[in-house]
Amino acid sequence: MAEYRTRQREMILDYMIKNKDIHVTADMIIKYFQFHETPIGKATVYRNLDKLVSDNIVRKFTIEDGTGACYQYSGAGSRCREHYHFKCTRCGELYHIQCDFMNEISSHVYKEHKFKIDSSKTVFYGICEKCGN
Amino acid sequence: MAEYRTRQREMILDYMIKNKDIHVTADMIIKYFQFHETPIGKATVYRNLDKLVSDNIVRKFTIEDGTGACYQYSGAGSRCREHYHFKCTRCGELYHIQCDFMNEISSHVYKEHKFKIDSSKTVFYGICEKCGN
DNA sequence: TTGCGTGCAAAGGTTTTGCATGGCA
DNA sequence: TGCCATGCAAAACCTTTGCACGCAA
Repeated sequence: MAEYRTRQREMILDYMIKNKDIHVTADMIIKYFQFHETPIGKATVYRNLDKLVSDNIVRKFTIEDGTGACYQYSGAGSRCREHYHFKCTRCGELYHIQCDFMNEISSHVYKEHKFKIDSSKTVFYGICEKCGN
Repeated sequence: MAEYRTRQREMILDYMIKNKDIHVTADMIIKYFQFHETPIGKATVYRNLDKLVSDNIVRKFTIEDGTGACYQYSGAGSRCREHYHFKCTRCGELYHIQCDFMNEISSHVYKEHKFKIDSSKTVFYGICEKCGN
């Protein structure tokens, strides 16, 4: 099954790359193109996101308050493969944290607990500094 | 606003305690009582779960594949307050892991990154030993 | 008796699916 | 031309809400 290169697919991927630092919802994509460029059908957005997720170019989260899924670019050029994400449950801000200690978590858990963490799917929840903790 | 003690509320709490080691969905509760005891209305299940969550007796997760929310008892008698949860994205099994190293994560992140992790809301995703990693 | 809780059905929101049409190769 | 991709609308989910009735205190 060959794969076609369509305008819509390019537009969505471009959008994901441009917004690689935030968590994007399907609705944001739909709304964006509705008002800024040529509208893209809802189904098309979902189908392309699914494909990008299967191809490991985008990863999918479901945020704690459950109001739909979030997507984020994680392909070439993104620096989000090795670090962890922290989401403030109060203000919703997403933080990207990378440090040696955090990197040790994966190896510790793998060695001692035989569990291979997929850091790209894991999000820590809590309260950030701004929101007073 | 006084709070009444109803049969349904007790049934749901009992169910949560009995199943404190797994992630339970609203639908599981509805189905269970539909077939095993007196059925409980959908809305009642959701309303009581919400209340239990506000009261910090149950916590709510949204699992990675996005098919609805999961709930888990975390009140007295549960040992899930201080440790982390690991969910295998292949078999769906939920693991409860507690060890000193993991406990250091919270204090490290708090000290160095000014983020106060809520470990009861955080779930690590990855592949477990059984599923070959 | 008071007023919170329940249950049903309807509404709301997100995501998926069916099907005819459009467009890449 | 062949076949995948798109777009629309409808369907399928999960969850919330409105409202009348039931039941705990």
